Amino acid sequence: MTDEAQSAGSREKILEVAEALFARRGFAGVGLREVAETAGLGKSSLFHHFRSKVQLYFDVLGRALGRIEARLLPTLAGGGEPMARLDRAVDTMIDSLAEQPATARLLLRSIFEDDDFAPDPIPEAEPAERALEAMIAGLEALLRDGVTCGAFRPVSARHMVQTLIGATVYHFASGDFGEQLVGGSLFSADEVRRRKDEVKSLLHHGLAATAPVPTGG
Amino acid sequence: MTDEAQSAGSREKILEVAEALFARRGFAGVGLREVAETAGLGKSSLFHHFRSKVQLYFDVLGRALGRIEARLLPTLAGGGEPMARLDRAVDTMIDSLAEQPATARLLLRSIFEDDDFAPDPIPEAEPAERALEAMIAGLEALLRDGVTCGAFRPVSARHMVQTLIGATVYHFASGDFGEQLVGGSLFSADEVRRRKDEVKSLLHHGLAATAPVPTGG
DNA sequence: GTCTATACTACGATAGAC
DNA sequence: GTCTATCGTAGTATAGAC
Repeated sequence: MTDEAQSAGSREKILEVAEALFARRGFAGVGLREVAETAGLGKSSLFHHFRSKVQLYFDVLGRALGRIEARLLPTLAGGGEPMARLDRAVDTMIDSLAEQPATARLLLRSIFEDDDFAPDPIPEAEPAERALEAMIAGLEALLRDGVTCGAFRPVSARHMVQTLIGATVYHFASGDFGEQLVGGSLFSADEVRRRKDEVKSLLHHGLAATAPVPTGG
Repeated sequence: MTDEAQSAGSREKILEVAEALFARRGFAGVGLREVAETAGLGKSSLFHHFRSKVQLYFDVLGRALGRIEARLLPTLAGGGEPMARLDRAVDTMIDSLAEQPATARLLLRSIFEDDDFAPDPIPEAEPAERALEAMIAGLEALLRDGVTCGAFRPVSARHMVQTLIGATVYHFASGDFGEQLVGGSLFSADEVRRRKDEVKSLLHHGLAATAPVPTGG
């Protein structure tokens, strides 16, 4: 094994460990000492792989977002009726979040912590931001298309995106609270399937244009 | 003004300042020095009012949850058809979150950070936890009642609670990201009304038992 | 590429003067 | 009730040996 391969191995290990820790305790709550030692290195060795803590954080975040983007964009690009495409998008989002339990919390935290770094634009954050924007734009376009072609009710695409994020990312980020609420692991195969069904059936009934409904508010 | 009144004034000021800071940067991201100086005191003076940082945090959290609980529980206790009661509950939740912009983020962060303190049970957290549990139990009961009496589709009450939290708390906690997405302040009167309408109409169409819908998954 | 040693700063918390 | 001073620890980051 060459030095190069060793370096890549260390880098990957650090990213793995840091992702779990940043997800669990947030940017400010994690020390580089803990990251390094959990990865099996001394504290100073981190700076050989990452210029700073901020760089490490956004590399972790960009990697996680990239994993989801690589699955969601092709799904969104596929054809079919709007509701079928939305079903596939929900399945893909939930699969992506459920397969790696740290991801949802990392993502949701990043939404809160981004404007904490606010002072400067932070160039390190750009890959992560572009991945996020691409996914949001794709979802918004799907919803907008569904509305304009008459498949969906005339909802606000942007508000529906927020609702979708809440129904997927928040749910899998809710940790102990969520597990106490649903009464078991959020990440078991049964519960993941259950979540998909609940979200999709809410959308089928709540978003489809065919529904009559008496209304009352 | 007596010493006692001065003390109460300082205590309130500290709680206010700390709520804004904990909401913006989380427990680990806030230093007591910054809290104290923003409140107009020296760092050490905080410890006269709060035994520790943990105590301050949970006092802040319990106060915020208590504010919402005091409005939501009476709303939930009111009579009427399940869908009308749910409408009122959504209005109350959104009003409570929208009137004080720090609240939603503080609450959502607390869901993540609670299992960060995990090692010990933390007695300071109990008032906050009881308020949260009371609200969740009330919402869950309302949804369960609606299902059993046939007003709602046979959804999982627990999953629907998660979806409701995502649609309300997450939305108003989404900060810069959410504002970029909806294209303006989340807290303007227009946007708050818009959010209420979008959430309630999704529930009217998606939760009501009357809906037919062809289904497809 | 990893290590030890170190610089500098900030942290939470306490002691004791006023 | 607020202050200054201080303790002990841990934070990010750098320098330089190996």
